[in-house]
Amino acid sequence: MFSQSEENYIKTIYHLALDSDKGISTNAIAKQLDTKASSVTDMIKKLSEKEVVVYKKYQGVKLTDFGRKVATGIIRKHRLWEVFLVEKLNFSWDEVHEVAEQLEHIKSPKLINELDAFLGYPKHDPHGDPIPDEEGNIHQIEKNLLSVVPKGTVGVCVGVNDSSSDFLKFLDKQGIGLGVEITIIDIEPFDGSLTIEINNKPLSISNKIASNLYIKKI
Amino acid sequence: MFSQSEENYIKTIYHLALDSDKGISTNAIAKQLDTKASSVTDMIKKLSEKEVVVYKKYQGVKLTDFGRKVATGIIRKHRLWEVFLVEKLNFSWDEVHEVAEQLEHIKSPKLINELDAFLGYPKHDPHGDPIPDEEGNIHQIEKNLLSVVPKGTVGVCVGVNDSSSDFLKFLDKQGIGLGVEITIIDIEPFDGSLTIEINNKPLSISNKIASNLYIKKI
DNA sequence: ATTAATTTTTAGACAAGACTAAAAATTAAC
DNA sequence: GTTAATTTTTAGTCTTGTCTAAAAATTAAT
Repeated sequence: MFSQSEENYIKTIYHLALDSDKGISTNAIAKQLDTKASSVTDMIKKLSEKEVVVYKKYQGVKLTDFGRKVATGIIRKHRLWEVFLVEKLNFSWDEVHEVAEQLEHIKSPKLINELDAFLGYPKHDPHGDPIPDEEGNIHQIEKNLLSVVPKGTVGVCVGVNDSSSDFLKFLDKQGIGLGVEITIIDIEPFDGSLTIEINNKPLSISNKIASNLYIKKI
Repeated sequence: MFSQSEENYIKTIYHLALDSDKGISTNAIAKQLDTKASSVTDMIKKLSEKEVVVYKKYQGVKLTDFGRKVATGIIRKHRLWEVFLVEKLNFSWDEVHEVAEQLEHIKSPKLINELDAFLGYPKHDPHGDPIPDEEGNIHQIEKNLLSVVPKGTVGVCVGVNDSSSDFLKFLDKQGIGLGVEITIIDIEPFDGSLTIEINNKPLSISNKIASNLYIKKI
């Protein structure tokens, strides 16, 4: 069994490892968890002894297969709870994260599997992120950042890269949400900003916005 | 804000105070929480500083109004989660306690109030215990232990005094559950055991069983 | 290829919450 | 009303997880 603190480290290492197959640096973990590098070193040593990570001094850290399994278990719980909060308890997608951060640490296999069934075995959380199955398998759908597809592309919004409340509220305000159809009308070479069409209305968005929105081409 | 440990102490003191208006002894708390008296003394000092309890050395401890409010808040959460587990996630009434012990510490007013609404504002948990409202008010219904009512009494089961898994499984086996009608056929003077009628069938139960079952007379 | 900057680790400290063992206070017993 | 038994508190230690400050290792710069 892992403490909440250990679980938070494991989850963070997992997320950081998604975009790099090098070892994850102490500083990167510290920054993400808003803690000090020395604390990270301490925890890494413990996780290493528990065979959750492989650790060589000054070389960063990598999850073991076991560690990855633990991480996907936590993420599965987090995302299922997010679905529950949105679908059943009227939370909006910018409100779920904090609460799910707490709920993800509840220990009960029966609870989470029953919750999964109760929710109808959802495949994605409210931000479009895939929900791992019991074995830790994750079915990634094909998706592209709005900022990398060419002019004329038509797609549906299937996810966000940034789940911050500010960004999600902005999307709400503009009528952008999962499942909404988006057409790229024009791309401005000067600053990379886009003109897109949503709900038959044109909308101008910055490159930063576009690089945090995933679409699936149709 | 209170830590999980603090919350467990507060809840325990509240429960112990229900059957005695004297101060709650250090030892009683230690026994209930399966910890050592010295640990209790330490925690009591802290809770005293936080004005959750009133504490005088060697005189036991009492909750303040504020402390009672905190306690009912925790109990409200515990019982609402129990309802959720039984009604929505197919838990049986002997399986809910452990998980609810974890869930009761989740901090989110919105979560608990939405859960309340989602469950249809239940008044009682799966063991028949009343669910405090947001202000901490508890509506106690009139109920009597099966062991104290006279021969010939007819009532419906409305609660249990012991929520242990063993006891609840026994009740399941005998077809006894909340809402079931019970008639007292006979009381044996020798050992206080009872013959009762349930679902039109006679059943003999010990005094110990009877003193853990609440009925409401009809 | 040394020096400088950065990153990482060590060493030592601290707070929370628990424990053991012993001292102090209270209650019970005769 | 002393003595004995019990309860409660104190004093000191331990673990977990954190921190600061300083040392060590690595990486970058000229």
